[in-house]
Amino acid sequence: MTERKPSNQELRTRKDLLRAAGRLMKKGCKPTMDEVAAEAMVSRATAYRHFPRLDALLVEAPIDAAVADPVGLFANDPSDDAEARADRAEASLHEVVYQNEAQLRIMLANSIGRDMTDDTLPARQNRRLPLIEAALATSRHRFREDDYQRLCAALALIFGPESMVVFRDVLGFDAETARMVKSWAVRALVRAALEDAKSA
Amino acid sequence: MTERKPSNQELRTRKDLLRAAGRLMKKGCKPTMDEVAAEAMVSRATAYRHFPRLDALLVEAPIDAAVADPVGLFANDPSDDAEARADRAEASLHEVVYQNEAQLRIMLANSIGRDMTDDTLPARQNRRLPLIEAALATSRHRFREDDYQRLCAALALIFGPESMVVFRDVLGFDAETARMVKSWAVRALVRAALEDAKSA
DNA sequence: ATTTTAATGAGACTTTGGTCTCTTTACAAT
DNA sequence: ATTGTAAAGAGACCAAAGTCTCATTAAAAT
Repeated sequence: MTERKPSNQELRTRKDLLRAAGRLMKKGCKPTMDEVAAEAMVSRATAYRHFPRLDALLVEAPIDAAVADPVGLFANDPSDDAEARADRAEASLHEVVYQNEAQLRIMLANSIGRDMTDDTLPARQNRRLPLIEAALATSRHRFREDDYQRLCAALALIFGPESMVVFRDVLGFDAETARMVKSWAVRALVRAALEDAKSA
Repeated sequence: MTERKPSNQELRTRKDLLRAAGRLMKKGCKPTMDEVAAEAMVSRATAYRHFPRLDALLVEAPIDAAVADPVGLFANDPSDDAEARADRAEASLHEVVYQNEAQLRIMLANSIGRDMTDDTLPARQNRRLPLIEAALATSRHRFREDDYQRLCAALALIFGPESMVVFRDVLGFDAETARMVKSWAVRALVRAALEDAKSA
């Protein structure tokens, strides 16, 4: 237990660095540690003290567009139409992803390319599973537990920024076309999982 | 038309560089240009002459595991069970992807993170669509054209190395679990597309 | 108010990606 | 065999990532 409560000052500069990085990444190109430090009005050495690698900074940099809040999105929606809710969740994440394409690409590239034998880097944060689970919450009782887990995993392939990369770089689709395909796929998968439950 | 036939010498050193890069990447970590040049027994300057950026070299580096050949895989299989064929195609690509995980991660990171306003880098090559189309070839007549295109796009989300990244980095799944989820999802999507055709 | 401690600032230093120039070698045509 | 041309080699050079040390400032404790 070597836990130590970080001082206010530490938290403040840490936050400043993250916000600075986010601001610079919105402009579309990978910022330099010097640039981030300058933008945060902080010495370069200090930046490295808080984030030993530039990657760590970029991965944690906040998406300042309001990220879809799983709780908020379905707060006043007691519906149990799993298909519609999952689709709506995807639509909401879709917006965030395509609004922050440049920033997310940088994040993705840095987290994918990390040396796999190196566990000093922070794991990727996972915003999509809470969202998926919130969407399926009102109808979870209709799934077998295994089917539910499998469905969540399959939906995770569709929900994140990785699908944007496939659509844009591999297929050459624009955001709207991508959204249509995803909408269809999400509904098809939810329906299939429900079918599985019935026929079991 | 400033096309110029490259000399034998050029082709030889180019090939040597690519093979050297592939050899080094199999060891799992991104090689430096010096290392590649040394491995290819070539001067660093020469390496840069053939590949102006290290990225370009790594992206083009060959996956020496036999890449799933769409034609070969279904050469002696006249079956028109779209579900089974799509699943089998995915299984085959799954093997290649997980066998070459390290190398593919480097490739992916480099192609994702490229500056989008920069078109000097080679576009991503697309191995998955031919594979998907070969799988669906014998049953293509059962789909409406729009449904077919949509299905191919949806399957492309599941087939490539991007899904490996989601499974490993986001969900923490191993290769076998990933394969099971993908198998289910692929079959569910194909089935859904066929249903759409029937109810139209 | 003074002392102690932890965070910051400043800057030297190393490695790697990438560019550039100049020289040397290999190839091909005659 | 000689000569013109294009590729390869050698090395200087710059920018950015990352590490280190030491001085300076701000916060906290007494």
